[in-house]
Amino acid sequence: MRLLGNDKISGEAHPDEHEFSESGRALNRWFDEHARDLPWRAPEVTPWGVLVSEVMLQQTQVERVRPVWEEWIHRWPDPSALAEEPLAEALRAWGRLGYPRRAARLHEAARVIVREHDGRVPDRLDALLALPGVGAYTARAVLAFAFGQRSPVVDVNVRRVLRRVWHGEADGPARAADLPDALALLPEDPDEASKLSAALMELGQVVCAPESPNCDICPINPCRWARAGKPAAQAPAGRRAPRYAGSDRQARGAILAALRESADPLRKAALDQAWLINPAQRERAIASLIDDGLIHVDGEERVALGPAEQR
DNA sequence: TTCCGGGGAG
DNA sequence: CTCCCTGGAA
Repeated sequence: MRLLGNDKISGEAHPDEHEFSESGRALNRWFDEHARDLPWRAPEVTPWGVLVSEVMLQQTQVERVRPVWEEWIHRWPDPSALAEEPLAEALRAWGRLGYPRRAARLHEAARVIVREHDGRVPDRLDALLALPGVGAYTARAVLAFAFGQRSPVVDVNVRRVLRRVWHGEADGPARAADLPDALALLPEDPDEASKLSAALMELGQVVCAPESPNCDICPINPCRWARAGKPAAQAPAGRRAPRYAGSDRQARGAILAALRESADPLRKAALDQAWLINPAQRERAIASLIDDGLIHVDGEERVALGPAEQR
């Protein structure tokens, strides 16, 4: 049952197919019992609901996404509903999720879906990848979680699980082989395969954490990584992440927040109060927000949410 | 490679 | 304080 701990495969570069199906089944059984009750996993959720959840979850924790997703889906239950809305409304509803360009891309994606796909989220990889804001991860996640396809889904969590459980090594930078590795791991049956994709993510989030993983409750313990002594990942050499406090990003966030909370466009003098720390930085932030199409200056020299031309 | 938010855990 | 989180695009 715990074939990843089986001695007969130790030393091989890759586990054989038999081991795969066994550990995969164990993982799916674990998922059946322990999967978190997330709203976008409910059976009645549409592919649109899944797409919205995946975009919101990019670099954003589950518990922060949950309430915003609920509001979006209630308000815009299908792509055409969002497509008919001005971007400003989508930005307001985005709230403090962060990376507001995601809201703009999702809004544009809704319009592309209406225009080119008859209002339905496409179920083909190339068509999904062509949507704004949809990359290699999100496209395959939609195929797996919205359409139940056998689709390799590799985010940072799955990558870590693959490195540890599959290769018996520490996590490391993304490799070209990650996607083929993930695909090889999936069983042929689409239902089991898509479930395993979700289970791998769940395991990485809840159990196989970057630091201090909870191996005691892991359904495939001991895995190769555990037997290898749980080697630690190398610290990403290079310089540390820039501070957020006082950054241009924080300035953008403050300006956008002021506009979200105002029913009407704001004069520049009013916006000054949104970021008093550094006027030059404030102007830089405003310019970059305009450049991103998230705000514009209207005919009365006031700053407003959304792009200059609405529809 | 770098930029892009924001919150929360440690 | 630092680090991490279901990435995407230029």
